[in-house]
Amino acid sequence: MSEVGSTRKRADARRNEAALLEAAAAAFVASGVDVPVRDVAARAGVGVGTIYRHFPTRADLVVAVYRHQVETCADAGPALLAEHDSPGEALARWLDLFVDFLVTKHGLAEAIRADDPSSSALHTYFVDRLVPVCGRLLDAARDAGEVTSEIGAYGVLRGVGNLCIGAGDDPRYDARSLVALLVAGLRAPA
Amino acid sequence: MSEVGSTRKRADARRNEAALLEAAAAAFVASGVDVPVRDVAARAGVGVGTIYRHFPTRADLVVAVYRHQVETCADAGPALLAEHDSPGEALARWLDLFVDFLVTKHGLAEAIRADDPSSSALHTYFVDRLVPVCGRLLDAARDAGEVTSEIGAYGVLRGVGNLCIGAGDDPRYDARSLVALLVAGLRAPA
DNA sequence: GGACAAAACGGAACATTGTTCCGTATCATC
DNA sequence: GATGATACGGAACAATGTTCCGTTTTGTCC
Repeated sequence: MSEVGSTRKRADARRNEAALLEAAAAAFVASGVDVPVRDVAARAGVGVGTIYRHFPTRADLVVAVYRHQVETCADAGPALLAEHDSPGEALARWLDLFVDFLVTKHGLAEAIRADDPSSSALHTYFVDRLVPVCGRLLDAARDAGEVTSEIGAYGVLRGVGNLCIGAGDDPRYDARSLVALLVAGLRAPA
Repeated sequence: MSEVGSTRKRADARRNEAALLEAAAAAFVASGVDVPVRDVAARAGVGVGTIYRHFPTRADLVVAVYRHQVETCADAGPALLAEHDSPGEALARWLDLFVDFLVTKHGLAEAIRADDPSSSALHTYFVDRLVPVCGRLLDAARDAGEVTSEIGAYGVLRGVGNLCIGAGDDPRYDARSLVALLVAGLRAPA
């Protein structure tokens, strides 16, 4: 039965998983990442049990929906470093990408916070995938003398992520401006 | 019956309100600001209904518990401005006070976010009380040429507040360092 | 094509938490 | 001490993440 590689799931299971990912993506756009699980299930035309069989936790569903975009963001790091003479500039651009990603996903910045135990899978995924990338950019900028702060990649990423919380809910709050200030602080002479 | 001013509540009501404030303060220290209302009620030896009669919403209880410290912080603004030659320095010190306040109150930074409709009373109180203070410091720093960014007081306050989210839960994350970078960015030359 | 076991499904049910409701107890006044 | 107003306690409700289990679907083997 031509089960290629690890593809030996039942047909309905594969179908439902795809439907769920699509429904979740749509629901996240329409109602934010914190849309109730029941709503996603209804949208996909499945029961909640089916969601939990495919994604053990709400956070795992979120990871699955955004995995591709996170990978794209991660891959952009080395590319930016290569195409910019100034590593500090590359870092700034990369953080802009990260911010763009977060502020356009209603509620995602809130969800990746470390302190919420229910979304630890989400937090872990973001950290594991992006901290190394940020670290390489930060190190390069430091080697070039463009950053003197001792702060680590985790701190920078988490700080930028935190600044994106609530962006889009409040016209008085512009996360991009604040991240720009933070980056200015990073690049400022000691 | 010598009802002085607005003091015409029943004796047990006054007693319970005081007990609740004390219990809530203790519970917030022990379990964070997001401790369940039931736990606070149990600690105070009252039913949940009693909490809701005194504080219409969870957020109102939090406001009541921290009102005094918020006032102290607000009052420190003009004082710092008076005792420092550099308004930029006064602003930096005042933001340090704000950060110290937030990071020592487990979960408070999360709770004052704007996007959570359930805590809008909390958000509103912080904003109403502190944004004007921050605005005066920021304006003074701008007049002295120490800040060139166009950012508003609300943005600064909210940004700093956001940076404090999750501080204390994670030894890898140091909110103070990030706020220092943000302030450095504010004070950096255009 | 039909029988059978494994896999997957649906949704009721459970736990947690903020909030509301109302019958009961307490207090202040006469 | 009676009485009406005030306040209380906690059961009950709504929302939401998660678990459980009886039922259905699928793939395989004869």
